[in-house]
Formats: sequence, C-alpha cells, structure tokens
Amino acid sequence: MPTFKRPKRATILDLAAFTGVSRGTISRAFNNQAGINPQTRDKILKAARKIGYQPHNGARMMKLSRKGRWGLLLPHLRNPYYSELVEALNRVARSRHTTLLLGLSLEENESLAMIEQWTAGETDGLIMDQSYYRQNPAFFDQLREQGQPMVFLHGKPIPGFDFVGYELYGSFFRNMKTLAALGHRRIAYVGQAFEGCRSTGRYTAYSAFHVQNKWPLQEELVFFGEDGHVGGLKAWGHFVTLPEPPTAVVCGDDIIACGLIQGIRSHGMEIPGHVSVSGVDDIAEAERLGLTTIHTDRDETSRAIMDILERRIADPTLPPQVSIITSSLILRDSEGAPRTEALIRGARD
Amino acid sequence: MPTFKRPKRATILDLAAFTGVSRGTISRAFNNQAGINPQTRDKILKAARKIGYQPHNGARMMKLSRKGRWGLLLPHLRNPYYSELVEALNRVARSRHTTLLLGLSLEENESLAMIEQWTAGETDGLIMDQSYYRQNPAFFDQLREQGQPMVFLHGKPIPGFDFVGYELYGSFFRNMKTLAALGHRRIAYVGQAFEGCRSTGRYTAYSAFHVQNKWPLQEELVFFGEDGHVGGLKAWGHFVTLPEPPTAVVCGDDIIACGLIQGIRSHGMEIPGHVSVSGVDDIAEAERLGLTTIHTDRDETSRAIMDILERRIADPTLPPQVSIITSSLILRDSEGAPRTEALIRGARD
DNA sequence: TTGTAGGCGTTATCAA
DNA sequence: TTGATAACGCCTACAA
Repeated sequence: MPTFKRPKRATILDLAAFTGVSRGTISRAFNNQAGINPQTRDKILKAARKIGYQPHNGARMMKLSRKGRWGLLLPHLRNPYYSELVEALNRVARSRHTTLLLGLSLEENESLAMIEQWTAGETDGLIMDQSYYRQNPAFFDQLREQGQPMVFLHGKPIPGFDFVGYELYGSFFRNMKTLAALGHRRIAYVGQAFEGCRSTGRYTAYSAFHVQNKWPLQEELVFFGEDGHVGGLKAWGHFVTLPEPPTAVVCGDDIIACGLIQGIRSHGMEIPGHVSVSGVDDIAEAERLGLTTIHTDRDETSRAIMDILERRIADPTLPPQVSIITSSLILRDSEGAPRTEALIRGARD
Repeated sequence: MPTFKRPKRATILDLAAFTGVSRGTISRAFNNQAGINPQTRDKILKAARKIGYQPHNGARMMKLSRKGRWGLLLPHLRNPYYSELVEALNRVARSRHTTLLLGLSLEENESLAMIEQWTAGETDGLIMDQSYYRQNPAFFDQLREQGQPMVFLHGKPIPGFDFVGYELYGSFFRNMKTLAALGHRRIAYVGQAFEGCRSTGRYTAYSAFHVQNKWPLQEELVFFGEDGHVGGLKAWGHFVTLPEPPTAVVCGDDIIACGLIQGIRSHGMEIPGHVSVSGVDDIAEAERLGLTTIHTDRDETSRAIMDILERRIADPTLPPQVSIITSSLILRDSEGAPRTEALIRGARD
C-alpha cells in the first residue's frame, strides 16, 4: 500500500547539519566555484545525493541576475514547423545549460500577462514570433526601453529589435522558375492573410517573377486565407470554381500546402498530374507527401537566436542584431508538367 | 537609436514607496485577500501598472507551497499527438490558473536531472509519459515515497501510481471486425517495439480477434519497429517482400500509419486500392490523409489529468487514481475491399 | 483595515 | 579553504 506524505525537500541547512559544513561551502560546491577543497566538494555532493538535497530554484533566482531561462512564445503547435522549432531550440538551449519556458497563445491578454510574469525575474529574455509585436508595438517598445532582452522571429526585421528570420525570396523565385520551365503559365499563390502579407519574401518573389516575365498578375489566382491547413483547403475550393483553374499552386507554408493537397485530392484530382504544389518550411509531413518545399534549418535558426541573446546579455548596449538564415529549395515529386485542359474537365465531371 | 539598460524591475519596496502604503497591504492587494479596502486595492494595482511592478515569482515560490506549476515530460514533439496533447493540457492548465513546464527528452540522465530540478520547489507535481517509469522504476518509487504528486500517461496503469490512459481494445477490435467484413483475411500489425509491446490494448485486440475467428496468427505479418513514421516506412519495406503481402495493415499509431502510407505509395500502390491502412490517435495529418483511425480526446485526457493531480494535492493520502478515457473508431477512406492478387503483382512489376 | 517584522533557501562579501 | 552574515523579494502572523 503506497504511502503519501507532504513533499518536504531537504534544504541547504539540512545538508549543512548533515555534513557539518557551512552553507557557504555547500553553495560553492554546487556552483563548482574556485577555492574549494575537491574532497569536501565530493563529500558534499555525495551527501546531497544521499539525503536528496537539490538547490531550490526559486531561492537562487532571487539572488542571481542570470536566470538561465528563456521565455519562448509561440501562437500554437498545430503547425509542425513550430513543434520542430521548439525541439531544436530546446536542444540548443540545453547544450548551453539553459532552459526554455514555452508559452502557447494567440490571445493578446494571455500572452502579455505571460510576458509580464516571465520578465519579472523568471527569464533572461524573450523569444517570440513576430506576430506578437504587431499586436501591440507600444508594449514591446516599452519592454525594450526597460532593457529586456528579446528576439523576434520570422517575417521582416523590426527596426530597433534583435531579429532572426529566413531569406526566402531567392528560393521562392527559383521555384517559380522551375515551374515556368515545366511549362506552367497559370501559377496561383496561397498565403496566410495578415497585415503586410503582400510584402513577405514569398509573395514579393511571386509577383516579381510575374513582372520579370511580363505575365499579368491575376488577382483570382492570389488567395490570402486563414492560418493552417484550412487555408489551403479553402483555397482550392476557390480555385476549382474558376473557369480556368491554376495548373500550379505555390503556398506560403507547408501546412497550407497540405490542406491544399487534401482539397485537390478530395476533388478527385492528382498531384502533380492535375496540379503542381509547393510549400515552405520542409516539415516532416512534406517529406512524407513528397512535397516540393523550401527548407529552413531549425538548428541553425536556434543557434542564431541563442547567439544573439547571449551577446545581448553580455553587452546590453549592442546595436540591434539581425540574423538572416538562408534557405534551400527541395525538389520532390509534387511538381510536374502542367495538365492538358481536357484532363481537368474530365476530373471535374 | 534604441537604448539598452540593465533590466531592473520594480520591487514591492518601490511600490510601497510610490504608493505610501506598506508591503503587507500590497501583498494583500495582489493576492486579493479579504480584509483590504477595495479603494486602496485599486490604487495599488493601478500604481503597480504605472511603475511596472509585478510580483517576483521566485520570491513567492519560496513562501508558497502551491506553485501553480506542473512539470510535463514528453519524449519529443515529432509525433503530433504529443504536440496536440501539449496544446490541450496548456489550455486546461490555463483555465485553472496554472502553468505547464515542458521538458523534452528521452535521455535518462537529462530527464532525471530535469525532474530533480522541478521537484525542488518549482512544480506542484509531474505529468509524464509512461516510458519514463520503465526507464527507472526505483527512482519514481522513491519520488512517490517522498509524496511527490505525479501522474503517468498512456499504456497500462502502473500499480501504486496515479494514471491516465486510453481504452483502445474495444475500438481496435471493432476496426478488425470492419476489415474482416470488407473481406480482408491477411491483416498485418505494425507497432513500436518496446518491452511489453505485445500486451498493449491494440495488440491484444489484434491477436484476440485472430483467436476468436480461428485465424492463425502469422509472425511475418506482425512488425514491431522503431518509433515514428520511419517504423511504418520500414514495415512496408518488409511486408512487400513477402510472397503474399497483407491486404490490410493496422498500425499502433497514426504516425506509423503515415510512414506506412508513404512506403506504400513509394512502391506505386494505392490506398485503399492495394492496401487498407488504419492508425490510432486521430492526429491532424490523419484527417488530411483520409486515414481511418481511433480518436482519443486530448481535452478530456487533459481534464482527467488535472483533476487527478488536484485531488492528489488536496488529499495526499488518497489511494492511486486511475482514469481510463474511452476512444472511438473514425472510419475514413483508407479502408476498402481487399485487392485481387493480380492487382498487386501488376503494381510490383 | 493597515503596518511591522520574521523567515523562506539561496548566494556573495567579508573575515578568519 | 572555510565560516558567518547580509541581502534578495515576498508572504503572513501579529500587533496596532
């Protein structure tokens, strides 16, 4: 029969009594500082293990200015890109003896409350998706004035802030070229709708390619919808009603592409037979689907984030640091020659 | 030009000086206790907002026994089931004014170190995948003796511990029946290999169904492989070499099924034309693929977890609590009538 | 209803 | 190399 007692951990005083050594020495032993006899250190550590002593983190946070903790704020984990980023950041953080605090929320009040908690002595700084800044610039401007280290992720650099983002324009442009070379002339774009969605590297590459080739930019082929795979699903629902549906669709991210593929297949069409599709991010599902995409390296991103943050801590007067991670186009089997019109009419009937 | 100062948050003393009220009153205002003038309370809260005061969490944790924090330990987030669980638990936790600390690791030393950290005054208790217990039962037995609240997830109840798991046997059995009714006679099983993998609800349903129908249980149709989609991928690599490949494959989870589907398609075969496939978990990808699966409700699971933990806190002498969440079979388009042998031979050549 | 003061478990600064 | 002691920022009796 199991017994349950009130959890009562040993404190530094218990260990001091047990070992006969002072608290100061114990502290030195645990933070393996210089100026301590290796023998006593060993003795202390061994005794700690025996009586189950572990330094109380709340107490040390009160004394220490470095918390060894970073707050990571993301909208959600429904997009595997975010999960993969969490994993990568976690790995890098651990290798640098720090921990991540994960906050998941899109709701402004919740995220601000979380940030205020964290910045009140729990974390050394913040890692956030850029969307949070857009929600409430004044709040983050103020935070920066207070000297709070923080780095924003994704999209375009925010003047005055540390930033890590991807260079997507080049890869996206190359993908457009690939499709054009395959013979596509009606290429659609699907992205998430948000303020400034027409100035992302992806969309500007899309439109620039049209301009360069003197193709007309047709609004019916540009779809800005909701976040996630539902956006892609609805996008195809729209495209398929056009008199002349696109023969290829380039998506703002993989999860949109996954939804789009689901939509295409639900209409009885095939990829790339009827429609070519591509995404951005190179999530695991993209590989499973054989989806052409643009790879962005999470590990490299994570390292860049931690580097920036560490330098910011070391020297708070540093000017804003910006890291742009390069991307690479991954060609898989979701792109092929455009269908003949007879083919799609057959499928639609 | 942005300026960067050392982050120096206001303390309770600053606020006391600013408002002219004592620290005690401020504390009472923030923990909205009885016996405080609503006007002063308002005044304090407003002043706090103005000078940016926020109680220091480390300091309060030293005083308080309830930390309002739960440690969640998961192997990784590569399986979206875990991400979805994290999201759901996060939602429920937030609605109960608690926070989750997420630890991601399979490595024994790392996870134990993390747990020791957390249990040293950072969390009210632990939420863990069952696999951690298997790694080091003695460690967790000892933790329980110390009165540490913890609940294990998935698989089978661990005697003496709080537990939340799924009832999968029934749904899995029904799925077998569905396949049999469609005409399948060679149904394969793919699951993750681990100690006790043959006593899961899924596999026992699989074997019981064979016994009940007096079908021989063929070892060549049972594949226990590595975790994740790679397991599924390799499973099909094995099955396809058989003189008579299975006409249907039931998988231990969706991510395995996703890998299996990838494998099947890479051999030029179709689902369910050549092979019927099913999974367990009902991850988002399953819906996108039209995969028949067994739905397990993350929200219900999360609520059950929090309920158990809260009751454990309230009364540490409670006997071990076990919550079994029911599941439901979701029929989609990945199951159909078995192929004729001519079909698969054609595809293979 | 409010103020006062002791203590929570550490680390850091002194002396010894 | 070690020990004593003063913070750290907060909560909570207890006193006013």
